[in-house]
Amino acid sequence: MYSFAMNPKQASARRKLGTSLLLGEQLCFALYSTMAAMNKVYRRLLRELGVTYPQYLVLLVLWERDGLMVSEIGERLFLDSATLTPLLKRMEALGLLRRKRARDDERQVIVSLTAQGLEMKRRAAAVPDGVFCASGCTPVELASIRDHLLLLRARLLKNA
Amino acid sequence: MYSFAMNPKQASARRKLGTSLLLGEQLCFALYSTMAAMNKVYRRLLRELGVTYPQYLVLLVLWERDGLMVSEIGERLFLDSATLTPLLKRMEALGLLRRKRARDDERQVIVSLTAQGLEMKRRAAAVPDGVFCASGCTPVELASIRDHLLLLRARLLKNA
DNA sequence: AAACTATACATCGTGAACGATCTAATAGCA
DNA sequence: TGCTATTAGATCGTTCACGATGTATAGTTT
Repeated sequence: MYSFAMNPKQASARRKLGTSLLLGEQLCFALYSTMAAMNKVYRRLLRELGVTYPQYLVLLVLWERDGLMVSEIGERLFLDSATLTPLLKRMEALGLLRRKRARDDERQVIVSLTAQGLEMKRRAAAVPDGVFCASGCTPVELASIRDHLLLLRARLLKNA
Repeated sequence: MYSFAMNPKQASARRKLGTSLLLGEQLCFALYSTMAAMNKVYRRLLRELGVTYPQYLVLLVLWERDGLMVSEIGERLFLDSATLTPLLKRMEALGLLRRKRARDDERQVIVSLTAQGLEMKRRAAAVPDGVFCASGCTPVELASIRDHLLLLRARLLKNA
C-alpha cells in the first residue's frame, strides 16, 4: 500500500537517471547501509583489540608511516582536527600513541606510536582476513567495487 | 619514506586476497571515505531544506508509506530505537511529523507526516538530481555500483 | 489469576563527525 | 621593526550511531 508521487512511467524514467526518491533505488543509501553493515563486522573483530574503527584507521596510517602531524593523518583519512584531536587523545589515554609538539614549529603536534601501538599491528593481522571472509566476495569483486568507489569519491570531492 | 611490515612479495600476495593492512587497498576505507564525500554533497543540498541526511532518509521512507511504527522505519533504515527516538523527536520539533501511541497497542508509536513534511517532498525533488550531477557518473555506472553494494551488504549482514 | 516471556520504545553513556570559532605560532612583507 | 595573513590545533555545540539497560504493554503458560 505505497503511495508514489510519480506515476510508474515517470518513476521509470527517473530510475533510468538514477535520481529516484525511492529509498531502495538510491546509490547513497546502498553506500550508507553497506557501510553500517561493514562497521558491524569490524566492531566485532576490533573488540578484542579494544579499538574502534576510526581508531583502527589511525593505526593503519601510522603503521605505514609513523611520526605524522595531525593534519597529515587528517589528509589521509579525510578528517579534520575537530574529529581527530579528541580521537587521538582517547588513543593516547589507551597508551597506543604519544602526542607532542614539534620543537622547530610549535604549532605542529607530532603523533607517534608507542611500543604497544606498534605491537598491535601483529594482533591486527587477522582483521582484514576476517572482513574478507565476512564479505563472501572474491578478491576480484572486492577490488572492482573498491575501484569504482574511489572513482566516485574523487568525482564527488571535485564537485562538493 | 614508508616502512612496510611485509616485503613486496608478501604484500602482493595479500593484495590478491584483498586482505592488506594498507589503507589505500582496503575496500572498507573506500566505502567509509566515499560515504563521507557523499555526505558532504548531501549536506549542501539538504541545508536549504533544513534537514540532515538521516532525517532525509526518514522522510524518504514516510513518503513511500506514511503512518509507520518506529520499528518499521528502523527495519528499512537498519537503525534501532536508540538512534531513531531522538531523531524523530527532533523532526517532530521541526514540525515535519507527528508521533502518537497506537490505541489498540500502546507499545507502538505511529509516525505520520504533517502537511509540512508531505509538502517537503516537492522541494526535495531536486536533491537526487543534485547528487547525480555531483557524482559525475552515468546512470548505468551508478546502478552497477549500487547493486554490487547491495550484494555485499546482504553477505555482510548474513555473516555479522 | 499469577508468573513468565516477548515486544516496542525510551534512556543513558560513549564515540564519532563536522561547522564554526578561537588561540597560538609562523611567514611574508613593507 | 611592526602589521597582516596563514597555518596548526583545540574547543564548542549539535547530530548520529549503537550497546546496554529500563519500562510499560501484550501475549502465553501454568
